[in-house]
Amino acid sequence: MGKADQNKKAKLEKLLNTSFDLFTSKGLNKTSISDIVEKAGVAKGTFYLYFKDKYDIRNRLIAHKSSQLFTQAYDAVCRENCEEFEDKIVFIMNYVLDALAANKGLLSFIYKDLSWAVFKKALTTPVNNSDTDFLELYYKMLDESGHKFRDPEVMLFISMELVGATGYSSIMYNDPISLDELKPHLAQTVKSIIHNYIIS
Amino acid sequence: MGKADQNKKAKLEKLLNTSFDLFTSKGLNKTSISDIVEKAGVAKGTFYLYFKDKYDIRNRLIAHKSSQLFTQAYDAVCRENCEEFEDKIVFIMNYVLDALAANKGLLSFIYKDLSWAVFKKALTTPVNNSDTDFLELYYKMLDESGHKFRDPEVMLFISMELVGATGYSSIMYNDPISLDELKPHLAQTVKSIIHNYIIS
Amino acid sequence: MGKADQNKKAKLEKLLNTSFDLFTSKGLNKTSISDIVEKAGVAKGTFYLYFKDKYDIRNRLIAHKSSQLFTQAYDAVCRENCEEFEDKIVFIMNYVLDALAANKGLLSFIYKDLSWAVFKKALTTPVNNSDTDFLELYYKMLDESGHKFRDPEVMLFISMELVGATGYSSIMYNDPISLDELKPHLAQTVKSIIHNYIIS
Amino acid sequence: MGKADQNKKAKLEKLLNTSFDLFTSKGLNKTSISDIVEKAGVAKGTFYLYFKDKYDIRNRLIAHKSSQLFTQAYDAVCRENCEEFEDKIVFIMNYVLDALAANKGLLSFIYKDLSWAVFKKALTTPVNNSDTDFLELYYKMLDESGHKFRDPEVMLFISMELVGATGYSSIMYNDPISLDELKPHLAQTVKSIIHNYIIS
DNA sequence: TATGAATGAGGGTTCATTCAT
DNA sequence: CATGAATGAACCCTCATTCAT
Repeated sequence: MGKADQNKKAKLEKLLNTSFDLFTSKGLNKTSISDIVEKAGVAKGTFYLYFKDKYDIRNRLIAHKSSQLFTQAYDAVCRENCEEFEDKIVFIMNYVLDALAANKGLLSFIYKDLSWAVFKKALTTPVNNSDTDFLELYYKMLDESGHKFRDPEVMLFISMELVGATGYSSIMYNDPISLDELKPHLAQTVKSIIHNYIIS
Repeated sequence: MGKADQNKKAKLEKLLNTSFDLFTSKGLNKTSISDIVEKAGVAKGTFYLYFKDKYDIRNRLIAHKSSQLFTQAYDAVCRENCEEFEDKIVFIMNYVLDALAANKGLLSFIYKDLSWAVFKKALTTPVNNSDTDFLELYYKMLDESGHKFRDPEVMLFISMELVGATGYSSIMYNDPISLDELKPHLAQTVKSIIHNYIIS
Repeated sequence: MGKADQNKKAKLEKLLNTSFDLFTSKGLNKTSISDIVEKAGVAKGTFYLYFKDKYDIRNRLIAHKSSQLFTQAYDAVCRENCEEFEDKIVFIMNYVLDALAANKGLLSFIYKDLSWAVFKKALTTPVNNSDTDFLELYYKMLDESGHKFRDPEVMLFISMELVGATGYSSIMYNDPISLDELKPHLAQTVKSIIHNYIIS
Repeated sequence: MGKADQNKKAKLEKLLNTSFDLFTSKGLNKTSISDIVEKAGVAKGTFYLYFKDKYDIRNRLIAHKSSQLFTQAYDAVCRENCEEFEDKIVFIMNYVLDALAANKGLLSFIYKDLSWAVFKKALTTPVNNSDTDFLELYYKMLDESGHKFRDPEVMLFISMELVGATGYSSIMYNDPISLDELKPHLAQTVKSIIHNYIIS
């Protein structure tokens, strides 16, 4: 890789990191491209060499960051050595919720305008080489569970949306209950959902 | 009520109706105050006599429109004469989902930036005199169910967020499944949730 | 007329005059809206209250200025008391050419991107009340000439384009001959054209 | 010619052709250097090895294309074997008008910002070796006509500007008359002009 | 109350030109 | 010779908000 290519990659990284910082601290709407390039220390035109607009860079970041988060959660659950499938899912859920609670900026950034479509795309089409496909890991866990499931993807969809929506409210507004209060409720609900989908 | 007061009320109504039309058709971000006043046929300054800014008028509308929607759903469930509590809840859920599916503009308007906090406020502090307090109706249904429930408000919260989040994805993007496919999944899941909260 | 209306009219006038000055001195392309508003002493937004864009203000100016020029030429020819129709036309032609030679900025402003369509519109649909319809004056001169003409509008078209195009080259570049050298050539040519259209 | 030289020449040709395509289709102002180099498949910097800027390449193209057009017209008139000088001129005029009508992009490209100065330079200083000097051909036709003319260059100037200006309006806007309607008017007018310059 | 002209900061975007490779 | 990433000034335009009438 030549000097130019290195420089190019550095600029791209800088823009991505700076954008992420600003999006998670100020929010997407209040972050202007001027803000980004100023903080990144590049010229305005440079931004447009790498991204179509603000929403382009956002989508790339959402994909990357969600993938990263879920992969971390999966890695953690592997180290935990939970036996049961439902315990694994609850563990991952709690892991993700704790991570988002620790980084509210990330939460509001990932959550806003986020549809299952985008989310799934993020989790299945990793941006970086280092990113892994979370859906594959999910199917692996299903396989290892010893159970058969009907509509496993719908089960995941319902669980994720449930956790996402309630977690958002608890973390951001502590309303109607705090995250710590919410967790047992969610654990129970998610387990119920899973049971509904087991083919006995 | 004098002529001046009537005129004043008429202007307010016009602004609210016009805003709602524009928010649900063009979206909040793409609707400017200029758009609103032009379509409403009032002067720009007049807007500021009634509202602080765009977000002020939006909040009032969300409160009013959600309250209206849930009250309609409740009225419908009363006419249906469902016996079981859980059937009533499922009916209301389906009613609301159908109404939102029929008016995607309303859905995206109500849903965006909508937290449980705003939602609850909307449902419990009616704007108009005609609006009723949905939470009261909920407690009434609980009473009539013949069961005892623990944490009934959390139960409502979890159910609503679940239905809202998954419904949004299905209605707006048909992804991962259509609304009609989603409904039975939701019915079953909501029933499971309710069972979890019954004190036997 | 209230104070506000006076102010409004003054702003419009200032913008028109300033734009004309800049267009004729720097040219259309090199004049930015920023230049205009800065020199006019109004805010940028104000420009957009009165004009759609740069080309809107240009079209209004072209119409007004050409109308003005031709009306002046006509007034002058009346004071001259030429007898013959063709002498009147040659007089008007020379008058206009001299005016444009004295104001090259005006020439390049009026001439560039100017089609007969725009020109005719300018001459027949006066912007100001004070402006008169040159085409009417032309027909009046035809009437008074004592001759009958075939296709009088084509005759005007051909003559005008001829004078405009050759005059532009002579005035702006002195090439291939100076304006003073050009005039007798044009006089003779225009008279030939007129003779071609007289129905004997 | 070495391989390097061939490559160099190929790049130059590609840039000229691409520019011409873009200028005649999108117009000069809307064509950026980025557009040109992208479509030509060369690097941005390469453009500046061959041309000073957009206007440099435009001028070279105008010269080349006008020369080409007039030479073609002359070749055609030779094949026609018209006898009279004025018939030859009218033929050339019609030939050029038809060619421009068939390629409006070329017309607006050649016509805009085109002065007699540029035009004459184009016709007398051929860019390519293949290009011929149209003014020479003109004098040859004068010689062969059997007449003597005063100010033959002014005669050409006046005729060309007349045909150019009226033709532009007819071809581009069909206003005030179509090209086909215009042609007989121009033929008669041009013949009158020629007669004015014959020394009897 | 009601008006709507005026504001001007700030937004996104383009593009000719340079220069290290 | 050729590249193309980087520049950054300059552009047009929007819009929430104010305030004299």
